[in-house]
Amino acid sequence: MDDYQELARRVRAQGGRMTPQRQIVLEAISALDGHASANEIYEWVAARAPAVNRATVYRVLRFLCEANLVAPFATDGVMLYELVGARPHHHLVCRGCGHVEPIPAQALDVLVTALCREHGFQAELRHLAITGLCRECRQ
Amino acid sequence: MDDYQELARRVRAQGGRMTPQRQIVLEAISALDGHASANEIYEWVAARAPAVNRATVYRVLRFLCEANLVAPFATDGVMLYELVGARPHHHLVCRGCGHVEPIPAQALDVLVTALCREHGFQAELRHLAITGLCRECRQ
DNA sequence: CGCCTTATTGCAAATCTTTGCAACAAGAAA
DNA sequence: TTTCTTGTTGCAAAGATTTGCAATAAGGCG
Repeated sequence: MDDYQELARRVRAQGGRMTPQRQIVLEAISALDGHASANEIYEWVAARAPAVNRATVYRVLRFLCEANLVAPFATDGVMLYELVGARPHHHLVCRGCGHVEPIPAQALDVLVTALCREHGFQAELRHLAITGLCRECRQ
Repeated sequence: MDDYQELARRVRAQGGRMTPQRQIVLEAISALDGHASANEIYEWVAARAPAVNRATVYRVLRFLCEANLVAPFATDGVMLYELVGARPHHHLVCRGCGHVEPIPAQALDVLVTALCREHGFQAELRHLAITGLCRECRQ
């Protein structure tokens, strides 16, 4: 987990306030390997701060997404929330073993340029989750 | 909307049965420009067949997705359901005007081969929704 | 440090979505 | 057409997510 002061600064930069609830949600995601579902996050939080309400966790997650401290990405119907790190990236989600492999954003640059050239479309790819089979699960 | 007999045949090919509920859900999606949210579909169905239960609409949608008659794709947190047409494709969703532009699946082949070559990952891209700005909205 | 503004929270109720189970009905076979 | 099997539905209840509102408290200011 990054420095608390730094996170608080980024929250305030968005006109928001840093609260214990927002802090513990960030801690939860960090503790849960950097990415987790809303429910996993709530369970983790509730285990050490039972007073925190479920609705608050959902609202905090939405706020953190809008503040760009956390990024949502959809895998197989379930929405996962991930800490926004230093560099942008996407995900390869294996349908066999469930493993989530991050790949650098520039791996998709070839696609972005192709879309721009052929459709005049300026793609804004953020945390794309691509499902498929990883090397191991392909046997 | 395709021919009812043809749809019924495809449903039975999956070991399923064609029911009035499944038929009207397919009609609803067709009437709603070929893609709609679960709630939009339920509203449309409820307006002409009030006896159809909400739970049934959700179950029918899931069945149709598994039967490959309908494909789900996520845009901006909302799940949309789309009739599966003749050829596979993806979507360019403009964040400016909201326009949804279908593009042929092979437009992403370059990406699929790159992922396979560089990560040994066999991507299964189905109805990807790529957000960004279309030619017009880029001014 | 204490006050003030207003963003944020907790609570409860509203919505959206899923699930268990008994009754129903699609479609194959007689 | 009638019967039979079993996939589907409706209902109700559980679970997931959002929202309105009054009370709380973060953080700027004096």
